[in-house]
Amino acid sequence: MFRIDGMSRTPVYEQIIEQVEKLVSLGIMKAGDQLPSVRSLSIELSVNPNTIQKAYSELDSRGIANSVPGKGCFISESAEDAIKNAGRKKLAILRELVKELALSGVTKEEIEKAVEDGLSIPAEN
Amino acid sequence: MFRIDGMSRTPVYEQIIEQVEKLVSLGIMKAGDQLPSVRSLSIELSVNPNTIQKAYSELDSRGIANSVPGKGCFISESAEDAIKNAGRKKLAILRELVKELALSGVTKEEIEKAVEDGLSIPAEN
DNA sequence: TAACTGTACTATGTGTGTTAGTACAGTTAC
DNA sequence: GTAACTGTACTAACACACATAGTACAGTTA
Repeated sequence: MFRIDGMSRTPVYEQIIEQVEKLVSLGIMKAGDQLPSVRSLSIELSVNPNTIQKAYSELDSRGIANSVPGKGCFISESAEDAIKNAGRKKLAILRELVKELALSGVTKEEIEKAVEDGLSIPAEN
Repeated sequence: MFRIDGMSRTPVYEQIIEQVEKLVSLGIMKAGDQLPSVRSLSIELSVNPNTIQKAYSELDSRGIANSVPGKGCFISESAEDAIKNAGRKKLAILRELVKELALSGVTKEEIEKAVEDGLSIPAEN
């Protein structure tokens, strides 16, 4: 269900967060669905339980999942909204990136082409 | 000439690199222009000389500047091309970001609006 | 020669990410 | 009630990157 890239500079706990968000965005996981337990996922990914816990507690504070002691960690009702709102905040990053590329000499056409590609090609990972 | 944001999570040496690139992109600095010496800039920015050296050696390896022992650090002839080519490689990042935003539920219109803003509004910093 | 330039090196401190191990409390099924 | 699960909390240790501190050496220039 999850896959970790040990060579990536992205922290393991963030990779897990991103993958949970992606699963929710794709509709593969929905509100109420239970995530793997801290211990089982740590074994499956050959990662320390603390790292999984960090990911889950972060998902909790972002309103994407709810951790219930004794029961498990579940996708929250507000998950989709939380992810969408987080996405809106990233629009500022997008704006800055476009500005930076334009400044560096990349043409408007090249930029618009990349955006078009991103909008049309469905995510594969 | 340079300004460092100590609160930023971006490493100081990277902030310097970015600002040199921006100065070149804006045409404020051109091939052959000399950058401040490692020592003088370290004093001006209240930063360790090693940090400046790291920035300069990185600019060197990126083909944006040439460090000449005993003389100084100068903007290279290939600076503009190097920056533009680096920008082109970032188009892939742009594509992935757009893909991620679209997946998270941000509408096509919101994305295109942000891109338009980035293309129209000139950089201010 | 003096004063500048970049470069190289070791040592140290700090923050973050991760691992390791232990312990405690709530939930569920037998 | 007990066993086996769940999340949570804590300390200790390690690795790595960023940055500082200080020293030293070699090339350039006036």
